[in-house]
Amino acid sequence: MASTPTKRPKFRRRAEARPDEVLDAALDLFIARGFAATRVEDIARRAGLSKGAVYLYYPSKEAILEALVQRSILPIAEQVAALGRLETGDPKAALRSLIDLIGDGLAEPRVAAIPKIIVGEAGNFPQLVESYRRQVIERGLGALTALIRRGVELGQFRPVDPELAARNVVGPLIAHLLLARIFSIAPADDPRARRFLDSHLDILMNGLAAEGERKA
Amino acid sequence: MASTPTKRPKFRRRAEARPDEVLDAALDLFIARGFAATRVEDIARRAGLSKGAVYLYYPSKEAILEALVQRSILPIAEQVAALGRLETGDPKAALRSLIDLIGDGLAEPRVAAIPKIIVGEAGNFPQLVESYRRQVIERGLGALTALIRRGVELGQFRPVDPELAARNVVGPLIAHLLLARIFSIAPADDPRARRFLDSHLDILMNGLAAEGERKA
Amino acid sequence: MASTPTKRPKFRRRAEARPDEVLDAALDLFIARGFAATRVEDIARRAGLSKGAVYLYYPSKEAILEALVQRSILPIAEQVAALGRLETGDPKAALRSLIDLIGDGLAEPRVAAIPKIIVGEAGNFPQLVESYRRQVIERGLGALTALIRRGVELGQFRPVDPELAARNVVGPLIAHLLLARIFSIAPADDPRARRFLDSHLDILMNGLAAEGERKA
Amino acid sequence: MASTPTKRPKFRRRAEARPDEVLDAALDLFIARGFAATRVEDIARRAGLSKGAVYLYYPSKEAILEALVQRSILPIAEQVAALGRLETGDPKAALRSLIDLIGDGLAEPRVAAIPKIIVGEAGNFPQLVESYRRQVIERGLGALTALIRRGVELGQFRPVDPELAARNVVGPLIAHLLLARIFSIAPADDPRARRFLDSHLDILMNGLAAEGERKA
DNA sequence: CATGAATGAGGTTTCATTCAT
DNA sequence: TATGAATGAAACCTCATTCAT
Repeated sequence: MASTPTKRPKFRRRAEARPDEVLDAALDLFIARGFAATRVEDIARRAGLSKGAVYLYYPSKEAILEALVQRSILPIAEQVAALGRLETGDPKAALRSLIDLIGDGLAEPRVAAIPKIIVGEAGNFPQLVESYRRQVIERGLGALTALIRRGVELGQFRPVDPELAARNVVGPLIAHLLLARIFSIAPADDPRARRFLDSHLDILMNGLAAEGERKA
Repeated sequence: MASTPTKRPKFRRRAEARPDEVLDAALDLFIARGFAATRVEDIARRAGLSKGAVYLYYPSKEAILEALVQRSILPIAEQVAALGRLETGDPKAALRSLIDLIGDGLAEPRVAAIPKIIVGEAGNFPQLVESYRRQVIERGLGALTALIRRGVELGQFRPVDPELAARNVVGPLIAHLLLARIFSIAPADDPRARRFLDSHLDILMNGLAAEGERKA
Repeated sequence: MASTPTKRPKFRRRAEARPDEVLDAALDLFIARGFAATRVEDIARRAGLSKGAVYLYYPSKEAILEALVQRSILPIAEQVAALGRLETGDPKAALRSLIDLIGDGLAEPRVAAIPKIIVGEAGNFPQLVESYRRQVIERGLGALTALIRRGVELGQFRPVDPELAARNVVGPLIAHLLLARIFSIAPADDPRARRFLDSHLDILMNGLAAEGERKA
Repeated sequence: MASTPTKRPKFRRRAEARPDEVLDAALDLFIARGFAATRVEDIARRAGLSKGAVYLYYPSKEAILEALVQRSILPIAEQVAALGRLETGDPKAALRSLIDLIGDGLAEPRVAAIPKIIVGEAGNFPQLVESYRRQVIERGLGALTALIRRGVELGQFRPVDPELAARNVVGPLIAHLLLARIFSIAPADDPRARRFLDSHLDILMNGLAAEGERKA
């Protein structure tokens, strides 16, 4: 592509990456303007092809959204698998790594943006919400709940309700994700993002820890 | 319905409530389908008047959205004023009342829905975001931060960063608000909503409290 | 309309005739260019309204075609009823009036054009064909067959197969209808149209009539 | 299929039949869906080649239609020539053979479909209609008219108007052709198709025949 | 010769907004 | 005030045609 300095070829053949490029472009625009306010032609232009070409890869605008969500679910599923492995170790350490893990994931804009889009389009595409709920939310919260339950059973955590506590753990992270950018609470690469995670961990650990387990 | 002329008169002269009814209708639909996917005609029908009449009260669809956000800001401003008053009391008790207050506010669907809409339309209406940020987010977080700072200064809270801790306080509440309904995590009138607040308070208080201040 | 010499009003309210005007315009264009090659905008312009207004009356282009066919079926149903009444009289006279009747009907361009359109779109809209077949073709041929059968039974006609003979009766009329205009075989108001009917009747009567019944 | 290299070789060098295969495919689809609703890609697929390859043989979709009509005109021209030869014989026998001939021709779907297509596209391609009219309709009707005129002059037929009578002769055949399949009046391989021709001949001969010439 | 990815004009349909009544 | 028919600017999507390979 960049290797032909002569001129930009009108036709580019068999670019295997095309479908992904379309999704990337669509993601940027869906984030910026929402699904309904994004025109297919804009997606096309940003992906570097024509309006019609988009339809070679996806049969409709809605299909683009669906593919987008599916694509984002895959890496998360892997993270959830990783979560499973964490369960066997020390709950406290596991929780710490977990929050780091989520923090890193949510820092990835291409992954983090999806929930925001789903929140906006929930009413129009219920099946999207449902598949995200089943594959991400439920599995993620499930793993986290199990982890906390073990901590309670081992006496490392106070006798909290694991299900509800799990929401207290991820809540600030998700809220930060959804709102930080929008309300300019913190820019993406703010060093305070790191400090926010630390603060969260600090309060959480102290709030969960059983009497004798507390750090000074 | 039309047979009971008392309750809902067909001709209502100078119905002062009309603009508000339009906003109510718009709110319901914006939540359900998003701003772009909601037709002015639908708003009109739901508000019980004609398409044209909507334009007697609001010059454009966008103006309806703006009025909606403005209307939701007012009661929140009052809550924030109430927050100010709390600052003079015992920080711990104040924090407890505050979370109750927020919990109650967020349980009010007409108020709670606004942030969700703003999240969805942030890209298209930046001035909306900005005004919400200035009048709600900043003031709310500001008051909460001040409250925590006083708790730290008084030695009731551990030496946390008040600004960041404030986010830890509201984060789960906001996340719950934004996601619970969408992902069917909890139905609107779930008694667990109460227990969720309790759990949050419990962990928070233990996480924030200074050594000697902890409850058993 | 023509009574306001000042200027053509931009908005015309509640013109009850609008839907019919749309059908008239569509009919003209479907005849001239076929269904697929006719743009909704052309229909609108010819009907004297805007593209969007067409959709106030019909939900889709296909619905226009369906309405068109339905509208043309009504008067034909009445003619078929009239056919039923003819059955009680003298078969020969009845056949004569019948051919006149059909001839008149087919001379009405708005009615006669429908079969031509159906022939062209048969593959794309099978349900259209089916409803036309049931309501027009079957009933028409049925009445005609009954009439001929009676003629045979009364000894006025030779012992022909009534079903097949019915096709011999209407065949030339339909062929004339479908082809005459297209192939410029005869202009619409050609006096020869009358003579064509006469010739048809003449040959037919002689071909059907039993020995003794023939005219010189 | 691909495993038998004999029957349908994947690479067929200089396939002279290609253009004809394209026409065959196009004909099938034009009949089924009409010209406008048929995509070039569908024609290509049905003809067993790629979309681009179609354009190696025909410069445009319209050119395919034109070639189709031209191709169908050729054999008909020969039949018309045969008609000319019939003129010298006994008019009655000639008429009988003629109707058989036409009946056979019209039974050939690839030939019979053309008029149906022309009827549908008459408005969009007048030059197509014109060339068909000149080469098929006019010559065919001309020959038939001449044949009937001779019959009248020889006293075998009653003194009918030869031009109009010619239309009475072909009318039912054409009507049958255009409508039978569409309206399921008679399936393609119905044995009654033969009987329909017989009935037509029977009525026609009796209707045309002069007094003394009539069969019992 | 042959392919099929790519283009882009153009068609159907939607909907915010206007305005005669 | 209130109505809702009417407008017209897009938006989505299709498909005839081109052209690099």
